[in-house]
Amino acid sequence: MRLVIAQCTVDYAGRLTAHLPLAERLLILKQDGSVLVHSDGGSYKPLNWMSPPCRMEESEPTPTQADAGIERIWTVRHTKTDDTLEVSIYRILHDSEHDLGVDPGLEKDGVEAHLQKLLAEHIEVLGPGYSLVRREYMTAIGPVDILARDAQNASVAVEIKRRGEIDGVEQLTRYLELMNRDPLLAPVRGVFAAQEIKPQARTLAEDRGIECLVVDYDALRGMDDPSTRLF
Amino acid sequence: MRLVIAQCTVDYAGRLTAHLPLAERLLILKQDGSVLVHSDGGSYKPLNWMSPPCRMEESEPTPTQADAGIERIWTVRHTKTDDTLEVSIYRILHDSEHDLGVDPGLEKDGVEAHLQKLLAEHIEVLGPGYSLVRREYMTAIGPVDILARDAQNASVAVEIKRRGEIDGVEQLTRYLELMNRDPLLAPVRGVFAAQEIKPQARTLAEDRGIECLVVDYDALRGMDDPSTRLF
DNA sequence: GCTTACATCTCGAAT
DNA sequence: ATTCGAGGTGTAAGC
Repeated sequence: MRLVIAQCTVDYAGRLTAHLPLAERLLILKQDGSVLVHSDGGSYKPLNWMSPPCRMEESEPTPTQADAGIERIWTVRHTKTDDTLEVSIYRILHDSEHDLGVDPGLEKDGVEAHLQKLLAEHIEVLGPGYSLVRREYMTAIGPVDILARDAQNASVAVEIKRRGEIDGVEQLTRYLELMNRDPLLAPVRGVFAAQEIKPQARTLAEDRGIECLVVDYDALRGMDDPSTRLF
Repeated sequence: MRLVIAQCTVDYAGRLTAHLPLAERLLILKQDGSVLVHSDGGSYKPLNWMSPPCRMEESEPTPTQADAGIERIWTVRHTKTDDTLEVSIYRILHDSEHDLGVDPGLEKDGVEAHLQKLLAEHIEVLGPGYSLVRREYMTAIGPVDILARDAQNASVAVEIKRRGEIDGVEQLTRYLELMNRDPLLAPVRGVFAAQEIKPQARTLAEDRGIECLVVDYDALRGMDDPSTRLF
């Protein structure tokens, strides 16, 4: 990894064209050829970048460019598409090389899959007398997160999101429409479950007769079998 | 901006929990308090990070941590949520500070807004005899990208995407449903326009009687008034 | 300030 | 390889 702090302009041409005016920025050149252009603010997204697979070529400026104060040109070309990133360097303020080795990678926990598993294990939070039919119930247009039956033995399709937004309601609506054509299942009610449900999504869901359920991840986790807990 | 190359482990706790095992990584500390943890590969997304607004505190390790080889601890806390990023530093290989100043920001061209403008200016690509009613035609649930009339003076609602996917078809469907209740507009046909239309989106659109139109950004740009062109 | 929709989205899993 | 859904999405525009 090479770290360069430089006064530069940047031009990108590919899926769109973009330009960065002259300023001091951090340029990161990774082992795989990728380049990141960062400013001293914003979030984790670089101002501009080139994703691998790509290759960087360093070249001397033309006389015209040199007259404009450009010291050198970096041309980064994507290997498969013809995306190009051109960095015109006016002044280098820092330049260092570091050998980091391969990273062992990130270990995650707590995303939608876990929420689905927890809700399936504690299907009673949907209401008294509910029973689980199965998780990832397959339909022609994709798997429904959870299929259950209520106390009256009627089918209930549950769509689970971390954040409940409008597209989740649309998804559940498509499933319900399809499942309600199946005489073995119909009538199927819908439950839209999420840790947080946006007002627009709630309105759309209730307008379509879909029940909204806000689930508490920590509370569900607390209902785990005591034998699996630490204390 | 502070750049640190260090042997470290990282733990994040917030909307999910995540852990990075011991390895050498680049740590970027920006002026606004945000922290980025990068490996020497992958794309522009850091392995782990903390977005602003947040604050970093450097502290000494506990005796137990010191025995494990930890030199110091960085605790980064989000100001609004209780998200926490903890970096345990075992060895610092590089540490430098740089004053970059505020970045003037990125100038873009070629995104959806531009595509919409171009299509509105060349509404004839929809078919002979088409005329533009207006861009961003407002409805109760949001603006339709383009409202036009065909050769028979019937209303046509156009939804434009750079990449046409299923949620774009859903969006247009909601607009059409609403607009077709308006006797001044009905009947309204739908056109789903994009530089690229995914097969699933095309299937869904055509199933709902929505016409799919693949638009060529460069060709539209080439149809510009000759006076604005270079040659 | 909050909500909505776009993004050079990125990333991973399933097909 | 392609497609599809999720994201600690980020980000800018609209209200």
